[in-house]
Amino acid sequence: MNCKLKDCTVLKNSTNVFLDYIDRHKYCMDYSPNQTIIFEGAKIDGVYVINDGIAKMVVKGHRGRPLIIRLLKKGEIIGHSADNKSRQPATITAVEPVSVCFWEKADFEKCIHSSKEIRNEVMATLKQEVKNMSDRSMRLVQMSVREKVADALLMIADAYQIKDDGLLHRIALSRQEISEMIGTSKAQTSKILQEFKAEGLLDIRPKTLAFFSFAKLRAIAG
Amino acid sequence: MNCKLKDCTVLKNSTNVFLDYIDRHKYCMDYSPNQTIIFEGAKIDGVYVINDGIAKMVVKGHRGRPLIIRLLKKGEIIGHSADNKSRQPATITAVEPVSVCFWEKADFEKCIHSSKEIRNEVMATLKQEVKNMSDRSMRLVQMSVREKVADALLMIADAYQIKDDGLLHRIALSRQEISEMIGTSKAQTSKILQEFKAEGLLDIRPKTLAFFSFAKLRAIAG
DNA sequence: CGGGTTATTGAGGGGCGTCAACAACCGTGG
DNA sequence: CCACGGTTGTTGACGCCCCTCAATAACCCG
Repeated sequence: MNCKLKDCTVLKNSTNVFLDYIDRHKYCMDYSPNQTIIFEGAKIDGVYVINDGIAKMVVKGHRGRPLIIRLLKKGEIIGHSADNKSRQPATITAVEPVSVCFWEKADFEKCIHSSKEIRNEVMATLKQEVKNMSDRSMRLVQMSVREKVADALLMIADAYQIKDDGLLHRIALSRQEISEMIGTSKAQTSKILQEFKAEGLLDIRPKTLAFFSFAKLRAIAG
Repeated sequence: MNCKLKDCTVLKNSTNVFLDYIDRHKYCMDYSPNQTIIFEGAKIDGVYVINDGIAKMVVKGHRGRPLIIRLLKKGEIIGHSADNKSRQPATITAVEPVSVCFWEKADFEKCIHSSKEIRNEVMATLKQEVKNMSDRSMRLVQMSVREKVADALLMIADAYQIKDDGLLHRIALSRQEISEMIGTSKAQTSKILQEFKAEGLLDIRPKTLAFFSFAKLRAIAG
């Protein structure tokens, strides 16, 4: 597997010296849909960067129900943690076939400590992710299910890099999983998706999705 | 106003040298209920620590509706930010009479940079807060309104340091504000509070609150 | 005591959770 | 190529939860 290091979000501003060092110490791995890359509660052994594909970040939510808090796409970093004591806060599972780059903890920390540039980049990324996540979940608290489905669809479009040009895309993400992004049932999600289809916002069939108007979806999501 | 520095969460592990330094550079201020301490979007001018009282942290949520994301009690730090560019992410307003300690940005940063101890403490506090907030808001996504009211009550009990011993406490927090903690209407909140009262979980009247069983409330909140 | 704010309560209706039956789709093996 | 069971998606029925509105009641302040 050929990792495109420069595509990794955290490394896009790094100098070649560090890219070279990192390059020599990485491992690459592939995961099929439904395979789990990281288990919630596991010891943190290193850092993963998604090289290609889509993964979901799942936590145990209210009364143990699964809750998908993010979709991860190419370039996103996972498995990091500023302190050494904590454990993986979420399960990461492939949705579409995923290839990742992996660095052992020791190597990654060597980079962190040797380059202020990388350290700042990583910290900024962390903070941005946390802010995005809490902004989103805050907003969800006040939204109707219909609004939340629209919101989830925009997240999906972003993760899959789908434009609102009506082009059909294959996605393995199920109704059940969309429901787990917004805390509702798959039946409810299905009904609302059909509404959106009837309103001409999108085309959706099993494993296939196309968008016609992000503007209207955004208006619904608020 | 006499600030009890050692009560501040972020400083509880600091050495006396820094406590002294900080002590000489602080200002103290008082706020009445409904007075705003920090405005969302304002420039970050320094750091505040709640010395006494209760404040609410409010953001503009979905379609501009107010959303109370946290209650702040004695010892909590606000107004900080790791980078200098960002602005206040939330409005802080007193609910009960509040007294705060304030340090100008320059002084606070001097401390941050001179003491690894304080820096780590501040970073750890930040991370913990962020984790608590996102955990909570994640859980809210999957909860019914009844469950969310129970959850909010437990937060209120924590902020006001109320035990479930049936003792009455005066609280200025309104039904409207409780509703804004969980994204519902004040009418709905009122009805559910009356349910809880009928079930013997608590006693609630305008501006007065007592708890009888956290265990049962926690069972409802999940 | 009076006027403004806050809390309670009811009625009505729509959103949405739940269940269940059915349909469509999948990969596998005959 | 078809058969077939398992998974996933769709749809309807039903009922409860909860949103909204509005009227009334309780409370607070000066």
